[in-house]
Amino acid sequence: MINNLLKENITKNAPFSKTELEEFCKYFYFKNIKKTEFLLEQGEICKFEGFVLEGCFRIFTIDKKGNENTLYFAAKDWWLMDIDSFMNQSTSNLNIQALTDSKILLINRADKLSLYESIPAVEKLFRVMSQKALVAWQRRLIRNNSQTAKERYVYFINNYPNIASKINDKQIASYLGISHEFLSKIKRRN
Amino acid sequence: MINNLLKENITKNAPFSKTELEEFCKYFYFKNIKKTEFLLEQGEICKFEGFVLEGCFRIFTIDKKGNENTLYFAAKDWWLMDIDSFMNQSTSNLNIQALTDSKILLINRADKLSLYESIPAVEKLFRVMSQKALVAWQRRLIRNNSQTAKERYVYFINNYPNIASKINDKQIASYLGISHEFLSKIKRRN
DNA sequence: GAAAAAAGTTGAACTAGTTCAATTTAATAA
DNA sequence: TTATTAAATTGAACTAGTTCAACTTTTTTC
Repeated sequence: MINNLLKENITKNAPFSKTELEEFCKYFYFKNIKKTEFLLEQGEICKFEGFVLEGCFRIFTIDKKGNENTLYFAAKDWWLMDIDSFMNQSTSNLNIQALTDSKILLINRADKLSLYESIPAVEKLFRVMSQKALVAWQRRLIRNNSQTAKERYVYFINNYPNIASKINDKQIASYLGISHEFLSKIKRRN
Repeated sequence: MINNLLKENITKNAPFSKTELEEFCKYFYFKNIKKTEFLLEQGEICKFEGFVLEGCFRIFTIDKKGNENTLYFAAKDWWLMDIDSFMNQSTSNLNIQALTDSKILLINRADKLSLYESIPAVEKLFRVMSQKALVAWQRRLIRNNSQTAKERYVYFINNYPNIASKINDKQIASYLGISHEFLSKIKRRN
């Protein structure tokens, strides 16, 4: 089954009955995305949520000064969307771009919203996932403010080896919040 | 009624029936907290979630170098906890300290967890609140990485005037991720 | 209301990280 | 395979923000 990975991910986070799981999963549709292709671009409105089956995506913004700022990467078994644009139906400041040829399952906003109502376990699923994500953001803020660029780089490499191996240094630098030149210098002086 | 504020906050985020609301709210207990008192200290395990009725709290960590790092402030109508410690029942890295004499409603972890099961609207409430919080964290990361300290300071003052008025510059600096000396210099050169 | 403690200010020396520009290396496309 | 484009490296000059220390002002405590 193509969406076994999705089903495992779901049941890891919330208790779904077999029928609930089937009902929920049937709203997801498969999409192939080629390297460098965009799933969402700054200025659009996000009307989907995605679950990565294969490949890797980068979720980033480009600020007024033209600097790229990476919010996060989404590899296999990760969820992705612009939650700000999705919730408020405001124009997105984010770009979601495939860094490698990728396979993804998508669910439309309207479907997701109605599933919150029809399947209570869906509420629990996203409540739990959102709270886990909050923990991650909180930890990241602490790291950003208390560690040097070098320490953050080492942390990233050690904790996300499967992502780190798929992306280039410019992208890592934009995630760490430093220039790619400085990242190059950091790596030098080991 | 003492917890009108809580009830308004809840119904703003999720549809509760009158009886659900009463049932949920009766698990909250009131607590007075004096200025400088701690609701949680680094090393403890967080077993509660709180809702601020009056006053102001600071949620911060002290890193190895001894620097204070403020995650957020919680004033009237805000929720507060260490979600990391609460979820994982791990020892907390955070301190939650009252910055002024405060009044707060607390709910115990065990009660909250069982209410997720007994009242489905509670799932929705915290799903929605968590997602809104995620949006806020995402926006803050972008600001932190794309704006100067001065810009972040101005943003904070303009967007959280009721908090800014209750706290001192050392605390603002630790929220902005800069030294208090530098904040002082920023304010000077207007 | 005086004494003590904490917060805020200022300057000088410093450092982590940036910017720009030139060069090399690697990846992509025709 | 070669030509082209993008990524990575390096150095030099720079800047945003830190650190430390001394001093002033405000707040707290007894």
